[in-house]
Formats: sequence, C-alpha cells, structure tokens
Amino acid sequence: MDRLAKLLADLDEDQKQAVLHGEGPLLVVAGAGSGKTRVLTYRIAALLARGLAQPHEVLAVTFTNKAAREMAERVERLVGGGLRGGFVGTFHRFALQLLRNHPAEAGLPPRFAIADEDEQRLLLDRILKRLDIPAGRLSVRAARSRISAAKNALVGPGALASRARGDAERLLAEVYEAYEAELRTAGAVDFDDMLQLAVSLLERHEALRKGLAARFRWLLVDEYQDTNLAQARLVRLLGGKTPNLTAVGDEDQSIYRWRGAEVENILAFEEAYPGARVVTLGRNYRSTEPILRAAAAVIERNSRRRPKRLSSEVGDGVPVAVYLAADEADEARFVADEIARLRASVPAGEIAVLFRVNAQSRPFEGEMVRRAMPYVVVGGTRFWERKEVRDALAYLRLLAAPDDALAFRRAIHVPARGIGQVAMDHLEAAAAALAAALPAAARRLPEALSPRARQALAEFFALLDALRALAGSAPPADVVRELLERSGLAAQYAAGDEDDRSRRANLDQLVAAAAEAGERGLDLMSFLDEVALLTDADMRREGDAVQLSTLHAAKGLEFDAVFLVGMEDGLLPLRREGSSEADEEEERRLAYVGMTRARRRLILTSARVRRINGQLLAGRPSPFLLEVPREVVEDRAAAFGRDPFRAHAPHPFRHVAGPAASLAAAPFGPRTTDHGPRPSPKHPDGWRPGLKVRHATFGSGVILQVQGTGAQTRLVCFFDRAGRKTLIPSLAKLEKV
DNA sequence: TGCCGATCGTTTTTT
DNA sequence: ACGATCGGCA
Ligand SMILES: Nc1ncnc2c1ncn2[C@@H]1O[C@H](COP(=O)(O)OP(=O)(O)OP(=O)(O)O)[C@@H](O)[C@H]1O
Repeated sequence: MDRLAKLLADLDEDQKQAVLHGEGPLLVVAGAGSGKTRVLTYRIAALLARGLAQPHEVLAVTFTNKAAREMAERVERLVGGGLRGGFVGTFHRFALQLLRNHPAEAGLPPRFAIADEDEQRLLLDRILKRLDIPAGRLSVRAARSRISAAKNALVGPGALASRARGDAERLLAEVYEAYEAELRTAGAVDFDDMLQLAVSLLERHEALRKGLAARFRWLLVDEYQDTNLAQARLVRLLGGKTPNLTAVGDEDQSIYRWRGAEVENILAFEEAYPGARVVTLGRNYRSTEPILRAAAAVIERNSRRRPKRLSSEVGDGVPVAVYLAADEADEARFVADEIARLRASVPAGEIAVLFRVNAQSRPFEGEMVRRAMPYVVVGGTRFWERKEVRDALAYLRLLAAPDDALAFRRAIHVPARGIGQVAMDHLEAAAAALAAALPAAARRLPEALSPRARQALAEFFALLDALRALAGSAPPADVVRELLERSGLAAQYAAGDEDDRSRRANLDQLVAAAAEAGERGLDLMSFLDEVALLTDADMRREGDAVQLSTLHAAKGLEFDAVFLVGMEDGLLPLRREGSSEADEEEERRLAYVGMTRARRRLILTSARVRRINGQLLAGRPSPFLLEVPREVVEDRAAAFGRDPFRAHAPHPFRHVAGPAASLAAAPFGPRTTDHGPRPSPKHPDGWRPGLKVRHATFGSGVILQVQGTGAQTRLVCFFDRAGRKTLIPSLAKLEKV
C-alpha cells in the first residue's frame, strides 16, 4: 500500500474530501471531535505525499505552541522527513519570526524587546501618573485591555483619536499614543504589536509579501473561529491572489471574543474567499452518545451558528452524571472521591477537572493533595510570569539586548541595591537628555547621582559584562546558573520556608529550561523569544497526572473523563455587570467546549453555596445544567455515595421545554450546612448506618450512610485508618463485624 | 531607600 | 480571604 492510501485508510469519506482537496480555498466546519485537527494534519501529510507541496511551502497555524508541536510530530510520523523548512506554530510565533528577520523594515531596532504584561502595566502606570489621570477615570487595567482591543482590530492611536467620541475616548487615545511612544523609546513591542506590526510590514513591503506568498504556497489554519482581525488580515496577505488556504474550525467553539476573536471570520469565509469549497464533517469520533446529546442540547440554543448534526461513532455509553454539592468544599471532596474510584480503570492523565475561573482550582488542589493523587494545574499564574523567573529573565534580556530599558528598570531593583526613585529619575532624565537608551545612559554613571548609587550601578554593569563574556563561550544553562549566584537573585530565597523553596525550585526549573534550549542549539535571544511566547498550556506535563484546567486552556484537548465543575448560574455562565446577550452565548460555547472534551465519562457538578471573596453566596444551578435532557442523565441519587440535598431540594433535573430563565428560578430549598449522615431506610441486605464493618484494605470502620438497593447499593463508611470511603458492597471485600 | 503593616480591590477567560 | 499596593517609619 502506498503512503497516500495508508493515510486515507485512517479517514472517513468526508474527511477524505477535505484531505484530498487540491488548490484553492477550503473551509472545514464541523462540530467537536469530528476530526478537524486530524484532517488538517493528514492534509499536510497528503499534500507532501502526493508531491503537491514541498515541506518548506507549508505554513500551518495552530492555537497553541503545544498543538503545533503535536501536529509537526504527527506529520513527521505520517510521512517520514517531516516539515523541515516549513512553519508550524502560532500566529504570534510566525509574526515574531517575521519581525526578527526584518526589524528595520518594520521600524524596529535590531534586537527589539518583547514587553510582558508587567511591563505594559508599568508603562501605563507611569503614563497615567504623568498625565495626571486618576484611577477612577481610567485604570491601568482598563487602559491595557482597551489598547489591546484596538491593536487587535488594527486601530492605531491616530485612528482611535479621530474616531473618539467624548472625553473618555479621547483620553484613551491620548494614553494609547503615549504608550506607543514609550514602547518605541524602550525599543520594545508588546504581544499585540507582533500581529499588528507583521501586518503593516507586509502591507508596506510588497516585495517581501510577494516573496512570502510565493514561498508559503500552502496555508492551513486550525481553530479559525478564534482568529481576530489582524490574524485574518495576515492570512489574506500571505494568501496572495490564489490562496491555497485551508481553514478549519467550529463557530460553536469560539471562546475568545473578549480577546478580539471574530467569529465572522469563519461564518463569512465564503464571502471573504469566493469559490471556497466547504466540507462539513458529521461524525464524532471522540464522545459517547449521551455526552454528545447533552452537549448538543446546550449549544443548540445559540443563534449565531450553522445548525449541525453530529452522530457518535463511539456509540452508547454511561449517562452523564450530575452532582449537586453543598458548597465548593463538598464539590471538591466529591470530585476527588470520584477520581479516586475512576483511577482503578482510567489513567490519571486521562481525567480532567475543568472550571470557568482559575480561582476555582484551590479546593480541588487541596483534596488532591490530601489523597496523594497526582495532579497538575494548568492556567493561573504561569511559570514564566512568576516574579523570581521574570527577574532572572530581565537580566538575561539585558545580556542579549543591552539597550532593553524595560528589562533594566526591572533588574536594577532586584535584589535591592540602593537605587531608588530619586536615582531612577536622574537616570531617566539623563537618558532623555542624551537621547540614549536608558541602560546606556546609566552606564555612563551620571554625575547627578549619589556616590552610593554610582557605585551600585558600576557593580551592576560589571556583573552584566562578566556574564556577557561568559555567554560568549559557555552554554546558556551555565550563564543562568552563574547569574543566579553572582547577582544575588538566588540568595534572596535562602530561607527554608515553603515560599522560598518553591521560588528556588522555579529558578532551578529555569536553569533546566535553559539547558534544554542549549541542547537544541538555541542562542540566548531565541530562548528568550520562545519563553515570551510560551504559555501554561504549552507546558502541560505529559506525565500521568489529573489535569485541573480552565475551560479555555482545555480547548482542543480530550480526556476519558471530564468533570465540568461550578455549573452555577453566574459562574458558568459567568455573569457580571454589563454582560450582554453575546457574552452569554460565548459562555454557552464554553460549556459546550468543556462537555465535548470528554470521551466516555462526563460529570457535571454544581454547588449550592460558594465562597467568593470570603462571602458566602447562594447560587442556583446553571441554566446549561438544566438544559441537559433528562434521558441522558444518570439518576445521581443512586449513582453517588452522598447527596446532601436530597431531603430538601427539588430534583433540579426535569426535562422542561420552557425558557431557561424560568427553570433557573426554581428555588433551591432551605440552606443547610449539615454534612452529617442522613437517616436511611431499612436495607434488604442488612446494611444500616452505625453498623461496624471490616474491609480488606481499609481495616475496620463504621457505616455512615446507605444508599440504593441491589447492585446499586452504595455504602458511605468511615474507616479508622483510611477515613471516609464510599463502597459498593457487591464488589468491595466488606464484612459485617 | 527599604521594610513593615494597614487598606483596598479583586481576574473571567490568554496568544 | 487573599494578595497587591500604599503610606509611614527606621
Ligand atoms: N476517521 C477517524 N477514525 C477514527 N478516529 C478518528 C477519525 N477522525 C478523528 N478521529 C479521532 O477523533 C478524535 C477527535 O479528533 P480531532 O481532535 O481531530 O477533532 P476536532 O474536530 O479537531 O475536535 P475539537 O474541535 O473538539 O477540538 C481524535 O481522538 C481523533 O483521533
């Protein structure tokens, strides 16, 4: 069998259509788990195998770096030789590479820096103070997000100013302009600039654009529903007159509207690319029928979508489970208990707990630790954003690019070396007077400084020079190690407490990352670029650990078992003041994405009360939860070991055709904090609460609660050694004492 | 200049 | 509840 036939054997008829499509624009739209990513990957492989494409002609864009890595590996395995010379990566990585190759044409210094979020905030803070804008008028946060939105929509400060209505918008435009000026003075770009500048680079340099369009003859973009205006423009520019563009996506999974994503890009693809072939895929290879039906019931209520049908190729399966928890602690205990049970048949790495906001991970982490179960948290404070790591990176940036003012401002203060506000003001003034980069001005040790500050500065630069000399000969890891020692960065965390130990561990991890980069032959600048683009999702460990992740970070992934937690009205869907109907639809898509990550088991949980910012808030179940058809839901009372509200709460699970709002309004019953055992009816097998029992592994204990009958019987027991367990008496080796 | 404690507000999601 | 930030003090 030749290579192509072998490839096609892994695909169904619709998928083949897409994979074998020749030249011209192609759109693959299909629901979750229908093999879109597989189609994209196989299409690359097929183009290579058929000799239609050369590896260096392929430009494939994925949503995360990790997805890129996997796609490249997959292609490599499918057709030996792989994609050498081609590009597989994120839009941001592509744009950065482009700008690094052509800094002058882009109007950037040769070794321009990438401003991280901290630095953006710092700049904006300075600007707002300078312009005397009180936080009430415009906060740093608001300014940052609105400038980011403008950039993603390809709106510059000038354009923003000219279209500004009212003082608030004029003020924003002014801040935006000052921000751009400061960034440029610092020789830096921010995250959003990468796309924007890449677009304007190609728009202004036709020869360059033509060259790239001619080289990258085959463009393939995954997750097209979450591309923004700048990204779509970039694709258009690279496509040229005869775009061989493959876009793959699902408007139901567009979850980055808040970041400038335009679902219109995929909904109006055929208008943007007339004559585009459209292939839809209707078979889901990931999830069981109940899971799919549950997810479909939720997403169907959205309006801006192409209706689609998805049939499960996996077939029937275990019903979707629902658990109503007393509070977030109970929810976490329940999930951890269930995970412990699942682990008998499912590897930890195939289990995910998905939540709407990072703050929800805490209780789950606690329960996982208590049970000594392996887990990783994805999202939250990312490794590369930790203070100790960023401090070290600031030094490294100064080694790679001595004029990096942003890095200088950070590094000069850690560890504290007697340079304070006064000294900094002198340095900034000197830099302005000399029209020099801040670090260059500082290196001249301006007279205005105190002797102490001059001494400190001299030592600082001596250290940098020594390290730079070392960087010329030694591998990156050695440089980092030396830096941590000689700068005193490591010594700051010498104490034995938990906090310091974790900071030291992070610094060790930085050394390890540098070592790994060195082995791949990356120089310091490339290492720093890579680090700037990495996210937590990219660092997802391959190891066998339960994944605690935000819904956003779970996009594109799949797990055997998924716990979608915190399904409360207001949390999922998250609602805050000013939330619109469109926001609500995005929340619904988020729920859909979460549910469709599951292969065989989907468990939805909701808490009656939840502590948010220290306050107890009573919630009602998410409307999404109530929309799940009753027939695909397990009778949770029999399925789970405890059900704290059975006695009080109406069963929230009724199949109702009416509007979600009226359902969500159903009262929850009286509040209770009683976690204790509940009286159980007499059980035919003689199990009763209070009965002493002995278990083969857990030892002796007592029954707290009896639920269900026959094969469905569950016993909640408390063991002297092992604590609280829920057991199935027909399976567990349990004897009455 | 740098450290400590009181005060404040808080992120929703991340390339 | 918690962490970041600001103001006062050494
Ligand atoms: N023809 C097929 N035969 C068997 N398995 C398939 C086939 N196509 C796809 N799959 C499997 O189905 C699962 C989902 O595929 P894939 O991730 O490509 O879907 P997707 O449409 O990109 O999903 P999503 O949009 O939800 O991220 C994967 O495990 C994949 O290996």
